[in-house]
Amino acid sequence: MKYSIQFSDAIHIMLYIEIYQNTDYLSSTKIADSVQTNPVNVRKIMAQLKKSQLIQTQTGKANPKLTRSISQITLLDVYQSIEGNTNLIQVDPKTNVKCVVGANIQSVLEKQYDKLQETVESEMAKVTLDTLVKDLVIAEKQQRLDNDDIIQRYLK
Amino acid sequence: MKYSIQFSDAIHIMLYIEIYQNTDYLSSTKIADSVQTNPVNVRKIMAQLKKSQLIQTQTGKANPKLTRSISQITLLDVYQSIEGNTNLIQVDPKTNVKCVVGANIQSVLEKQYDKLQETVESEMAKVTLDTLVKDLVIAEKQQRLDNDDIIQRYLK
DNA sequence: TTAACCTGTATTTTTTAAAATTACACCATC
DNA sequence: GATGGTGTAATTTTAAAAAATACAGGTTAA
Repeated sequence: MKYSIQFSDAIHIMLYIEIYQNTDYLSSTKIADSVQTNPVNVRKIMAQLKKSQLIQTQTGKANPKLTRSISQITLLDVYQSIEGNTNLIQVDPKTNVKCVVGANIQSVLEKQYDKLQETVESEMAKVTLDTLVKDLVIAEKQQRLDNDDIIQRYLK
Repeated sequence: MKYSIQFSDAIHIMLYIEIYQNTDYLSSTKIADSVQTNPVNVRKIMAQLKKSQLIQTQTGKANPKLTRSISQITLLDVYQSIEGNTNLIQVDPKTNVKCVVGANIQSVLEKQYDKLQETVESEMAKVTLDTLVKDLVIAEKQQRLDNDDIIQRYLK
């Protein structure tokens, strides 16, 4: 089985929309080029972000917008938009109910995984996207690429 | 997301070895029947648990043993045995370095995911396998199957 | 001492969820 | 009305996990 990196891609898209606001680099094709995926996948992730009211879009117009400021959006908002209430750790759903272990392990583990999920989600709730943007421009500055305008915009 | 069923199966196997100790139900075939997987997979997981010194095994003998008591083994021990230091949440490794976002998002997210991993691992370290065994026999008791001996052994 | 049963591990095949592709109705802008 | 875009359904491709196959060699008991 392949594992999903949609969560990471969704964060990528959110930051991209913030940083490239008011430019003509906001089509799903341009975004897909940054994420290195295909435009349909970008639109699918954005459809999900829209449903969760994290972004606004308009059919036919390449101009998505965040619905609130990056200081008001957390990693948890994005996680729940993409993953719903799916836990990071999953039980094995097909254990043998004829065995005392197989019959009960699922509920036992589910309970533990729910608890672990709570702790990780409460940490996610503490991280806002403006922190990520700031970290991103600091990383960019250290590499000295040609984005002084963006660096200056967020580095204060 | 990393759908790690192996982690759940590894915990299953650990609890199984504890509960069925001193019986002749400890071959990889019997364990596989409880987990509902194949014996080779069980032996592969057990090879990993052995490498981490969580269990002892002997070639040719169907008699695996835990190396320490279940009160001395945590979920983190099992997690690290199976997953090493792989984070639960993964970055997208193929973002476009020609874009300011694509170039820096990986390191920015990696840092956040490392932090989330730390919090979830510190929670895992608090959960010992004896808690799981106890939860398991409580669940079994509520369902009233035919395992009074096992229930009595751990329910005190 | 040999037959039955087991482990450990390498290799190959199958499975399956994710991602990519294809397709297309319809919107926006020039 | 041509060009370029969104939204979404349907199909195909993909790659990682799991299963299956194979086999060398350990263990036990008749």
